[in-house]
Amino acid sequence: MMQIKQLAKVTNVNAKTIRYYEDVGLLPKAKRGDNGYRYYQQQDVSSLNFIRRCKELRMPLADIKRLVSIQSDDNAPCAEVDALITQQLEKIRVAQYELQQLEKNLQALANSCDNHQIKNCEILNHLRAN
Amino acid sequence: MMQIKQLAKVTNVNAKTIRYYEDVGLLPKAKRGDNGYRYYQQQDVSSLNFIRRCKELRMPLADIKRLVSIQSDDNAPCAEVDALITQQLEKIRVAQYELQQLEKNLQALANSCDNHQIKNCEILNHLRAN
DNA sequence: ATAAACCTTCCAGTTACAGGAAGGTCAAAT
DNA sequence: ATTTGACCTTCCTGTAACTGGAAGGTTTAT
Repeated sequence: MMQIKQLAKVTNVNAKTIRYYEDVGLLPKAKRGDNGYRYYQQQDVSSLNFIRRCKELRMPLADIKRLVSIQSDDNAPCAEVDALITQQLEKIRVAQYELQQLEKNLQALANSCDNHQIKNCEILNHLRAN
Repeated sequence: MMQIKQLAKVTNVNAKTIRYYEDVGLLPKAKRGDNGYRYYQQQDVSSLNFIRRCKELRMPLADIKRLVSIQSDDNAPCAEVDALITQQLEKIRVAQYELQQLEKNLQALANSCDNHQIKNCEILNHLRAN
């Protein structure tokens, strides 16, 4: 039995964030003491770790929510899990490609700067180009 | 002289977004007709194109605002422009590195799926791992 | 008795817009 | 002359995923 701050500490998730996850239904309603305080157990540590791991994969909360709920049905086919991961991978790859192009452009811009006055600034000139 | 929708069309920036840019001071207050309508000229097309180009480099609006205001002083040193671009480049590189790691992890996860039942799902197992 | 360190709920702010409501204006067709 | 459609205006709300703060209750220690 621990309070929210303790759970926050062991999971490395902010207490505010834990309450937020409860609000949006990503975590089940916490058990409350007579004083109204939330109390947690080992199970909640696992739940939060699961969420944290998904977050590290940059999954949107909506997707994590799906994963959480899918887990409650032992016999559900794992196809949707697979799909969510694959979609995430696809998103990441698209983002990677975009960043590559971006890096090229920025690199070129950065190199064009010769540190003179604004009126001759090549960076600004490039940005202004028609 | 054009109305907002026309400006939106030629710059490929949503009319809502143009009003928003004016609200936050990224664009100067537009001239108004007697009816209260905003009217724009060629200069505004250039301004919006400048902003659009910065956006393509994923610069935050705050940084773009700096670039816009720096341009009003012809004799300002171009060091800050240089700095903003360099910082942006640095951010992009960090993001790239993160995405690389992410892709590895997701790829490994995706490969671990063998499409059986949830209770044996390797993906979920990995995500649950302590 | 009181202070420190918790806890609670509720509200606002963040970023960069997009959507929609309610209402005014203008040009063209009827 | 009026009505229709396409504009325009402002204001409010919602998005994602929190974070910070206010106002107030509880517990523990001194």
